[in-house]
Amino acid sequence: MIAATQSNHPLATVSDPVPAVSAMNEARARIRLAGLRITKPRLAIIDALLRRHGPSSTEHIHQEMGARRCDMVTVYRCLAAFEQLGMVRRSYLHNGTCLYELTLGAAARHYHIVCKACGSPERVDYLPVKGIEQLLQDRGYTEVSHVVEFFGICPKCQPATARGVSVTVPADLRA
Amino acid sequence: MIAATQSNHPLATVSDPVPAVSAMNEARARIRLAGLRITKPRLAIIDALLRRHGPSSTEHIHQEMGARRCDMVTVYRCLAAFEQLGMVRRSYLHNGTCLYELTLGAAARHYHIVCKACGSPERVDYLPVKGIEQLLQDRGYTEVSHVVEFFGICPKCQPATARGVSVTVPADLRA
DNA sequence: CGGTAAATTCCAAGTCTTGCATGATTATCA
DNA sequence: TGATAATCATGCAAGACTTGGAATTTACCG
Repeated sequence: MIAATQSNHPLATVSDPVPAVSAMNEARARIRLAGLRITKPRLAIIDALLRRHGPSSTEHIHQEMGARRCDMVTVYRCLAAFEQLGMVRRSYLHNGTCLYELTLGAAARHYHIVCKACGSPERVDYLPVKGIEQLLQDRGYTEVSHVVEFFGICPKCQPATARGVSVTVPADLRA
Repeated sequence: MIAATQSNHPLATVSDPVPAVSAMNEARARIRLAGLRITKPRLAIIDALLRRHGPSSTEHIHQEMGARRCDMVTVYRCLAAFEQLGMVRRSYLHNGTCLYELTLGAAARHYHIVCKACGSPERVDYLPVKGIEQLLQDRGYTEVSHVVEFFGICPKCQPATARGVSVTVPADLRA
């Protein structure tokens, strides 16, 4: 699929949930447990995600890999694999682009509101979806999952968009 | 954006909300009211959506336009415009592809559960999201909207996927 | 250390998005 | 009502992102 047109969006760095070392060990364990192999690109991708502490674009991950950089195709495939393992969760941007976020530790499910102007995500703690999933299982569905995304114009971007000014993003925040 | 890789998914035809004629008139009025122009491609797209009575893929819409067919680019642009007017709502499939659905008349907001195997959507009536949107507005966000999608394996597809059989879709249901 | 199978890479195709020039629609005016 | 001008919409071409396949490389097990 062509997942979405990509504009690069700056990302807000959010709070730190788990010490990086144990998180990395947990990641290795989960990969191994699933019968997958621990490879340099995979470790580098997890490392990049850990350093960001929040949703990252594929591009950002790729750049963040530095010397251990691998093919873009590998990034996509690894993230897809991680997602199936439940190690990574996707957020969808308003334009269809995706961001990826590690879900290690006992991190509770949370959602994001993404600014339609600058693309920065912010956490939304909110949970009343579990009941619906149960209801759907009662309907006969299995492997039930869901996607919830909120979109809006964040306070910072409001004067700008109101004046019709295009919001430009500092280059160092991109990807 | 590259919205998503596209696999074509069959679509369930759902119930009929509004008489087609008045719906078409309402659509024309809303386009005109927004200061946009009424063109042949736009009318053909709305017509295709009306005939489907449910979420449609861009491909399906394009094929359904028949003699009045226009460029695919136009379909994308028109749907994007309609979405901004609130005349059309997007559903996201599990693979990132989108389906578009008309929201005319007094049609209440509803959601979908999409089968990860065969792609057919089914309605989910469910509403407790309004409170969150209010909360986000109190946080300073404007133009708040949201996306909610549920995914799972529908009852019909379960024996098939359990046996590892790939689910093939009749050609006449495609696009 | 060698063998097996998975993972990565490169190449290619497919889909969606954006820029620019052309064509169509709407409003204005006679 | 009919013609003209302004502006929006469309079509085409180019560009970007994502996915699939085949061959090579790498990780893991004995």
